[in-house]
Amino acid sequence: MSVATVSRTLNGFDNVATATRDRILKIAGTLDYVPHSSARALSTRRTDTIGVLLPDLYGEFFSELIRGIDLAARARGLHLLLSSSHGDPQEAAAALRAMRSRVDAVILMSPQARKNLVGPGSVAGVPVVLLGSCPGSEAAPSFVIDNYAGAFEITRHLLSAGHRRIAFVAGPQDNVEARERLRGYRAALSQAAAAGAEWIIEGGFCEDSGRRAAQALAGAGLPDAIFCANDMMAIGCLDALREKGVRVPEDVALAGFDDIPISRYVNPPLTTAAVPIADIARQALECCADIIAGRAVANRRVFKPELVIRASSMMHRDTAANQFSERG
Amino acid sequence: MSVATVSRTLNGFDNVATATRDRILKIAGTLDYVPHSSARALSTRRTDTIGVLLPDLYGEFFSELIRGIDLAARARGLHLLLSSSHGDPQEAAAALRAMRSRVDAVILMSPQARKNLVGPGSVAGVPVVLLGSCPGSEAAPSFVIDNYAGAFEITRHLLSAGHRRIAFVAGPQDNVEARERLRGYRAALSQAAAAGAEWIIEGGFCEDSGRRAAQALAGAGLPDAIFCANDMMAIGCLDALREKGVRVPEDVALAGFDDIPISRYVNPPLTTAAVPIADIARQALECCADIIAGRAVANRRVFKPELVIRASSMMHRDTAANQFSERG
DNA sequence: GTTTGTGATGTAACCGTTTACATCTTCGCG
DNA sequence: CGCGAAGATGTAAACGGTTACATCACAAAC
Repeated sequence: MSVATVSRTLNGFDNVATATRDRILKIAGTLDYVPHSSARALSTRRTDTIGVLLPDLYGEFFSELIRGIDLAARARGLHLLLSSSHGDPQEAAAALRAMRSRVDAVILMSPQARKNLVGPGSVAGVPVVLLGSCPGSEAAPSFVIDNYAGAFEITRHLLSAGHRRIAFVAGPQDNVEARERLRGYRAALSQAAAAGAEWIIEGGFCEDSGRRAAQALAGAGLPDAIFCANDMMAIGCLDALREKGVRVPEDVALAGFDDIPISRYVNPPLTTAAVPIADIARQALECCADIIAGRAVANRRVFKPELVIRASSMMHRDTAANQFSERG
Repeated sequence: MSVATVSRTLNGFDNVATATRDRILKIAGTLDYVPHSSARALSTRRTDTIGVLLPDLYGEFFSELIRGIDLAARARGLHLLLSSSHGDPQEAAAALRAMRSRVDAVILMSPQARKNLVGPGSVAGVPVVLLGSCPGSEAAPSFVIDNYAGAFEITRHLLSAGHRRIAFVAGPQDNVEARERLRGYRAALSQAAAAGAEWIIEGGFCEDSGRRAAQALAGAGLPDAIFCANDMMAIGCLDALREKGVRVPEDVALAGFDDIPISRYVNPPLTTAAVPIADIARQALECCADIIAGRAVANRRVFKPELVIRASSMMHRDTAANQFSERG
């Protein structure tokens, strides 16, 4: 038998005699033979691998993202090349370059990018699908969250619960998603003719910045409600408030953003804008698969977060009622 | 210039004239040239990639694991090929086979394995480093947690806090780490001459099984303390107890295992056996790097969890005192 | 002015597949 | 019985690097 016949057999071509095929498959089985993927990739220019470039890996948000991508990749027989910690766009570009010949497409999340990372003549050299906004790279198909709408709704919810002084714990200033959430908060306030009541505290999307925000707020006279730009900060906030003896929601209401899995398990459960993280991730991977297969793909898909009201933002009288019923 | 000279330049050999080298580097720069990794891999038999095989990706435990691996891989210029959801050993073997020619080494976590996945003549065909115990694959270097000791200490801590009836919410029965934790619980009870007091509830390492355990326990008359085989179950448990109006730790003490990041942020903060997840992950990756480089590596490294006592298991009188001071 | 050694560069084989094309069988049919 | 088509198989050229070895230029030593 020649290499060509073996190759044809293993790739499922139908122009191989049944007897020959059986013999080859049997031998391949006993030898535990697996084709060398680099050689195959060199020849076919396909790696059956998708690159995943994330800004960070800390916390449940990214965990869910990866989980969603992995599930979809397994279903399609694709491998995943993971790389993270690409805070600045420079690093993201370098990582993209390094991935170029190792993957068939890349899922990129780079909310801090400024220069063009995709498109012709760019650094990618391979199809890119964007997860979230990526300033400067509007050319690629993207799966974005409507951060503005989500933040707007959360803020409106807090306002309609009777809270007037609503503090906003912002995300990193160079992060476009964080800026959009801030914009949504502001818009809701100004619509409620409460624009003057803006109360913004800097944060960094991690638990610790939530803690610090809460400590600052507790020292400066509490607002009616605190809206953190993501759930991790809200969880840090909640913890610091508990330490200070401030009750949520009785003394101050609290809301986050993302609806990471843990948010329903904290005490009190967290009101938040739910983002279908794993589902978006799955769709992004499937988009990659479509591009590789040469199928047409949607240019941009926007996901509107869903307002999830839990105990952390309950109106004071509701909460009081609950307290009585629990105690009675 | 010939391909050989270019290759030598790009690989940093010193037998290239300075003038030639500069010219090549300049041209490579303007062309944004990156060597084709498959071609290089085919020739050198190195991929500069480490495979990571995990049983699952859900929750902060795996998130931390991946984060630790990624950090170390970046530091060493290695890529990461990620694959998960290999519950049964069959699947893990298939994934291992598929990775064979794509990676230089594999970090494998397969607590449910039974057959030999590593060593000569096995399915791997590539060096394997084990994360946690992997029944049947004792030949490979491994980084294991002393689950027995951790569970023993947690149980002893609960006993010494005055709790007699301690329920244990177990992990999956086919998971060797979970079985070791159960064994530690039992040993501590029997050492305290409380062997008859064994109270075991089945669980599955996820939040939901923690919830169900709590519901079952609340219905059946509460124990003094609940020890969950991991933090995720403890968090689910905590949430269900709160719903039932059961106070922790006043009505029942609670402890988990792992010390995932979120555990210090739940209310009350969770007593647990701290496992340095990210650090173990880092060491596992560095072990891979050492193997690839031909350096000698330790055969087996055991990490003993550290008992972290937080409010969820405080002794009743301590808790009461805290309550007074907080309220007063 | 040869010889010899050394450093720079070029040549070509090799890594393990895929695949276009050539070849060889076999069979049906005029 | 010979011919063409179709089907099975083989041959060899890519794919894009690395690297052992050959070659070449040049300077130092004799």
